[in-house]
Amino acid sequence: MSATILIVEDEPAIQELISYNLRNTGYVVLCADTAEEAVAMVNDVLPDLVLVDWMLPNMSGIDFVRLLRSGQRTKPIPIIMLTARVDETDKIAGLEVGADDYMTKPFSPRELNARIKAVLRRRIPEVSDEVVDVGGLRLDPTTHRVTISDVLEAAHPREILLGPTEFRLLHYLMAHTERVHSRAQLLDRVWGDHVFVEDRTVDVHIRRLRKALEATEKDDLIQTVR
Amino acid sequence: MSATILIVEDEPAIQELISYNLRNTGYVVLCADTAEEAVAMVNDVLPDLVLVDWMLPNMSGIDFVRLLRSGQRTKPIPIIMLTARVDETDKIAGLEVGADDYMTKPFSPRELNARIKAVLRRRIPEVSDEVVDVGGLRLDPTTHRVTISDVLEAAHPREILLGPTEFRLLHYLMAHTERVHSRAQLLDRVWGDHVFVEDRTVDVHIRRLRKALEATEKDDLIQTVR
DNA sequence: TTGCCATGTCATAAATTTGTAAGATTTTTT
DNA sequence: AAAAAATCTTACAAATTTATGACATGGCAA
Repeated sequence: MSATILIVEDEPAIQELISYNLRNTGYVVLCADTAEEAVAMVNDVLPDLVLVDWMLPNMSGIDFVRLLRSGQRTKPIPIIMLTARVDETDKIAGLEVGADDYMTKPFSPRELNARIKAVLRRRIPEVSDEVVDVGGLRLDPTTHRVTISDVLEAAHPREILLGPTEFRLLHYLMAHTERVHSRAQLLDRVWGDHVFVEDRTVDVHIRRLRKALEATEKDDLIQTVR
Repeated sequence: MSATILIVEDEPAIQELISYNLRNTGYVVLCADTAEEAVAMVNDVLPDLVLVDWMLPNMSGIDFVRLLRSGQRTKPIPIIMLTARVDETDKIAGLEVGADDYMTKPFSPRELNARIKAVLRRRIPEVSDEVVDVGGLRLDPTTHRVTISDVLEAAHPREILLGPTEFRLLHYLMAHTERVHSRAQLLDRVWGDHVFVEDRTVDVHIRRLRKALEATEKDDLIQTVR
């Protein structure tokens, strides 16, 4: 749960203040005095959020933001800009290059926390909400429901209850039909990249999924390929 | 529920005319003379709807719309564009960048009101003042009351007492039934933007809401989806 | 100021989900 | 046909998530 936050700020006092505060809140904090240094750090470890001062020696904060936004890998990182200025045009420029939020100094730690939390919160959801329908089985991400969509059943769409993981698994499989997925692939795509679980765990979840679908006679939609 | 509407219009006469009218109708109105100013305001308070003039000094209305649409936070805000032109291509351009509706000057206050209402109803049902009725539970935003609307109970409509937050929460849920809302989503939509509260706080309020509804046996209308 | 109400937070209880191990079964190889 | 390899099942304890009650704080009115 502890997100990594990169602070790019040349004034040591402010840097210290912010980092102390964030560490206290439970974040992992990285600090850079210059944009150049920050670039190097980002190259190494991808932070979950970046706080950038507007005014920096050499490369300005805004250039740094532009750089982050142009990179495939760094594009989605949420950014909050910090500035002493209260100039309106700056504010706009900041948001225009792609900062997610903007704070003028001085600010309270409390407010900073609030904005960080809000920004992190909003960044996460990026799932498609489209209904998937395969062979009479329908999955709706919005209502989070799985039902039978056969004509005969249409009047009384039976609902199939699944646990969170089974739901994600089914969603993934339904979004990628007609192909074989290795256990490793499924772990990567459904469980997430850096998880440490046994391969065999996939079997069990597939089993649970099939079991849930048994009642609907749709369990043959999932097949094993050796 | 009195929605907040932001007017971005450089001609003082028109701005005045519109704002007078909307205030009269019961909306909370914010005004900006330029897109730049508007950006600053949006950054501060998230309006429920934005009226933008096409022709603005410096940043054009269309750029402003594009900016709003590109921001995670401002993306869902409904937008109505105002213009003196009647050019079809403009209309298309306006809708293309993401405006929800489009009005050519001069327009009658009556028509403006109608469109605003329509757009609000379509995009954010919970801010329109319409009575919501779900599964025998009725919520009236104007009288700020929640009652049972079952036939049997009709004679003695029992009233359910709720705190302000519970009321807003229930209103939101009733306006968006049949879908799952994450804690983060609820915080954004019910508590408002830029608030700093724990995710878990939502749990507590849901609990209070359910408790209040228990007496009416309608508490099963709110379900948990893991 | 005092008292009350609404709210947010925390600690703890309750409920659900998930990963694993171990044995049963099926498929493939030898 | 037997052995080997892979998959399926089931049971269960650990881990995670949600529900609940209690408490502290802050605003507001009496």
